[in-house]
Amino acid sequence: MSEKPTYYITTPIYYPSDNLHIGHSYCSTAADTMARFKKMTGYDVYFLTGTDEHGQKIERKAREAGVTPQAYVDHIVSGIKDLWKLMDVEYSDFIRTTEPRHAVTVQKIFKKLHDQGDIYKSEYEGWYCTPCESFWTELQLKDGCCPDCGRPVEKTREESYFFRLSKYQDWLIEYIKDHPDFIQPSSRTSEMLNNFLLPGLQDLCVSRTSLKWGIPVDFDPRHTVYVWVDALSNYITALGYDSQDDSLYRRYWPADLHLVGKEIVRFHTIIWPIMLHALGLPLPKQVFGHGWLVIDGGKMSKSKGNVVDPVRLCERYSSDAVRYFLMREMPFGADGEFNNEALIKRINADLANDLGNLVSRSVAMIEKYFGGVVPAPAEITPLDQELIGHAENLWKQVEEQMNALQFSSALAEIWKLVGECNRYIDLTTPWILAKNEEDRPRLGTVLYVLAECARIVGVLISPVMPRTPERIFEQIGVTQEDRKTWKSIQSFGGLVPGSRVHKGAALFPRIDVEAELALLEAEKKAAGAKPEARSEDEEQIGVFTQKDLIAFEDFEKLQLVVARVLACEKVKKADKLLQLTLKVGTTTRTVVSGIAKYYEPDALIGKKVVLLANLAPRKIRGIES
RNA sequence: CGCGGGGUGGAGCAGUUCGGUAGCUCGUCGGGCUCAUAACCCGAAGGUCGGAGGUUCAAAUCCUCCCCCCGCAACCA
Repeated sequence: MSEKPTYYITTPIYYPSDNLHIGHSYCSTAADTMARFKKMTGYDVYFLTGTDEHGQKIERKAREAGVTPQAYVDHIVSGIKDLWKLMDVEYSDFIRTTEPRHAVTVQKIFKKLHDQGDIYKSEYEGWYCTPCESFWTELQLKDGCCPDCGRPVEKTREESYFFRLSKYQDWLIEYIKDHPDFIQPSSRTSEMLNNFLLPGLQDLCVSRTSLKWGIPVDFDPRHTVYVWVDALSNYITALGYDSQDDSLYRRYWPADLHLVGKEIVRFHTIIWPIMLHALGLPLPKQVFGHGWLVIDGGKMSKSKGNVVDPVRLCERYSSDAVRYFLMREMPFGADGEFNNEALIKRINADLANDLGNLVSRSVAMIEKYFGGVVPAPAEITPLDQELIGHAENLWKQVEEQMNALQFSSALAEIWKLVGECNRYIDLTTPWILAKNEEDRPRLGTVLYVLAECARIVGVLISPVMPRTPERIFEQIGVTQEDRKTWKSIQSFGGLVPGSRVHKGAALFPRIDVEAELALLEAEKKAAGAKPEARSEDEEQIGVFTQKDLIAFEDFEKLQLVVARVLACEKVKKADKLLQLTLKVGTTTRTVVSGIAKYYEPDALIGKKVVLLANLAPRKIRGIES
């Protein structure tokens, strides 16, 4: 038999520090949709997803939860796998970076890069937070303190290994310029070039001695492999690269598509290509950075408390409906607004009213007028032919849009046919035809055309909606598997006359918008208001650790005075900072304080506060405090 | 001038590459139909395309300047 072309697609490996949200579902749904589409159109598809399980944040989360990091991630990962099952995300493999197959290969990769001189030992200078055992860069600090715990940090040097990104910078710039499709959408190309490549790459710190939860550098075990070398390698370690059995690697690499969120395009289009190139391996054909689901114009994030739980939505509306919404609502690549109202309206309009009702009315008429048996078509009129022509050519447009990852446009094309079918019913008025015996052949033709269109639509939507097509086929009486394939919709007439239809439950019951929104709102309030902010408070109180004792002489140096707040406002582009203008005796002072999460600026005006009056001034975000 | 994206009828978006009657979905209003999930079909109202200037016979589209929003520069898809 002839070899199928291969298609290797990946999602990012998600960071299991918490349960996933709808944004992750968005990415995985897109990857799964693409994988299904490629399978249907004749490709040998390999679809990889997984989790990136190392690092400080997980180490810390586990410590707070009182479990080992491994136990912590095991728990989250099991939830993630449940989610993909719920959403019909059918991956070929799920790689976890804590698995030996990954770790061993990462060590080999690290060693190889080291042996050939692309990784070298040097010193990393940064700010160290002792309680958190974390290094931070100057930029990462918040108000000059640890961004995690808010405590002061000290400048420290640490021995580290560095990866020579700089050596390959010119090569990469050339490569990107020669391969305009490598980074998609293309706007991201200029972002990468302008922000990182053209200004010059810095060598990347790829090991830490302060990090324990990670893959040890085997030839220097004090060091742990740091983040990206570990994480990015998953795309080849999962295929068995440089292992005893590298048949998958040989079969599927280079990847056809790395699907990633726009915030990590940088790592996939700079560090990863350089790693591969240094290893002498071919580069993935394309990295596509999709946009985000935004809520009320802003980013979805835990700290804003506006994350959306995909499990709840799938339970309530079915995973097919959620998948449809995600793929239909916004053009892939751009950001799109997510809210419950849009979701429900989309389900009602497209799925319940247009598609569901079309199938329902078509099947109902076949039952009513033909005793549930699909009639054979008779003479085809120009009106029929127009619809038929549209239906049997639709796969071409859909393929084109799908291959360009324009899921939204592909679905819009399919729904044009759905709309045309509904219009066709109005134009042919089968309920009138049914009244005259001599119109019976005509009625049969109309209903056959409708049922056949429903079959075609069922096949076309199956990459996006894995479950609905089967329900449509059941209703219109498609039993043969070869009438459910992509090939079967490239000519009209696959539906076999004489098949029995089965009127079933509504494909997508119509949702009462008002009642549903009220319910979701109520649920959100009940579960919701749980503010990450408060739990952080508790955390900080809980993890209070006493600093070194100070001498009474030192205490005497502190000049504490009472001051009144004259004015107070948020500092721009800082989410923790408030700028206060204080009246101290007869003078005024400006103070910047990291308390924005706990106090509203307006609420502080007029209040009396204690001021440490002789703390040396320093500039914070350009404001002298 | 750090970089990128965006600002189009009430809402969400397309259109901008290669200037030429401003389009889609939802919502609103009116009508039709009764096969269907109070669904479906037809029609209408509603936009000086963020602002100013420029190029042009012609600008949402090209150029200049400005304003506003979002994101990135930190392990959030």
